[in-house]
Amino acid sequence: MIGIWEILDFDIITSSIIFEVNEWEMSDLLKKVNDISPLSVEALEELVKCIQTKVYDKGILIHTEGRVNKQLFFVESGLVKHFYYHDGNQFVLRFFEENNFFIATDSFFNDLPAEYSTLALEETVISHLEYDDFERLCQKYHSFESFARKFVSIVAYTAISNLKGLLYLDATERYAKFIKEYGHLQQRISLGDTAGYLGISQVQLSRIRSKK
Amino acid sequence: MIGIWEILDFDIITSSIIFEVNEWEMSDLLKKVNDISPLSVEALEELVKCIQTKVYDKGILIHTEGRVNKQLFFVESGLVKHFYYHDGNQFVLRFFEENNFFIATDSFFNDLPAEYSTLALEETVISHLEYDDFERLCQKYHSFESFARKFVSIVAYTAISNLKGLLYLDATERYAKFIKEYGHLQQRISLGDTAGYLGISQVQLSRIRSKK
DNA sequence: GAATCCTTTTTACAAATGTTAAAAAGTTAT
DNA sequence: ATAACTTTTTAACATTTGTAAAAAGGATTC
Repeated sequence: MIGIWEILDFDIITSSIIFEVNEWEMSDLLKKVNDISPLSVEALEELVKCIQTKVYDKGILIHTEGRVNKQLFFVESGLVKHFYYHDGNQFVLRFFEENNFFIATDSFFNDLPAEYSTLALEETVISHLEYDDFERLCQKYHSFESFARKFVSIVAYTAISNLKGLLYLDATERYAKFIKEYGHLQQRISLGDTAGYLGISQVQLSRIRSKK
Repeated sequence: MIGIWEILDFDIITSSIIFEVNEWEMSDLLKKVNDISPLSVEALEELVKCIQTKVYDKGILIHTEGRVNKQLFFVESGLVKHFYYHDGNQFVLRFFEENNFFIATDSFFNDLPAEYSTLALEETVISHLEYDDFERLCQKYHSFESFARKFVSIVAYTAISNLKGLLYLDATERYAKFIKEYGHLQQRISLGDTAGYLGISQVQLSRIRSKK
């Protein structure tokens, strides 16, 4: 994974390392983009130049609730969660493991302060593309605009799919759904975070687990 | 509203009337499109030619769960709900009143059978654009592709915003949020549908209402 | 106006979930 | 290995919500 990157610089603020992709080899990010919607060679080459990569230690915030963040993120390796607080309780919107894109939805689309934070649950390597580059690529390359629309469609589709589960499933059913969808991550996600994702208390989740 | 449309044909299957927009006057739909992202004159003119409009009586399904529907709908007047059944209970995903777009998300984006139905809660006038036209307009006109991406962004943003509410709010808080967001529709939405939207029983909603 | 149908409220009881606190189990650091 | 710390489980009790059934209220039809 790290092999195709070359260390370039240190970002002191987040204590993380910045890499630059080698242009002669296709990264996981580019493969994923191509998978969603194939890019022209020109678009691909220009995209590569815009991508920056950092390493985030476990427990480090990638972006923060209340602040505008207009970056398209891609998890190269590791695991992150979208979360926020309400009445002192932490709620988890989603997890993103390696090979997934994520954004601060409100910020990326509407220039609004992010409604949730994103935190690295493990040491996590994340590439990102600035919105201005994203927008420029959209306008310059038809194939990239196509990718953009499909990417956003996936975001919308996933959100609505999750919405349905929350509406009609009880906690036990939601847990079963969680195991089905995130089963491969079960060992990497704490009980507290799982409860936060399910929208129930840690105690209730413990009860559900022991019932089986 | 009806003044700018001209009766053209009868669609026997849905017992509804088909109209065609007059090209010399801008409909609410076009105003809304322009509001989301301004179109070029050419795109606007071609879009107009693709739009068809129907009247749905109260209680009529606009599209049905389990069937693929690849149309972009716009509510000219009236009110509809997205809903589906789970264990015999009806759940409501969202309401759309006049001047709003809606789609069967799974179908429109992924060619999958719709995961919910849409029903007219009142006599409702709906315009629609076929996906193939939508796609063609995207590829032909940059301004339309821009609109498409922004439209999808709004869908994604709204879905995630709703998701948050369902995760952390209890029924009483959700009802307060409902009143805030859909207050102007309160008289037009039944208690049963409101309960279905909040994900609680009709009885519980009645209790919450009487508590005040 | 009576009858009918549909919606909303109320009642009583059962089940699910939250809260708080303590105990148990597992991790990490020294 | 021990101590300190974190995560998970268990217990007891309060609150919320669901279910089923009946009552009340509104609207529509004849």
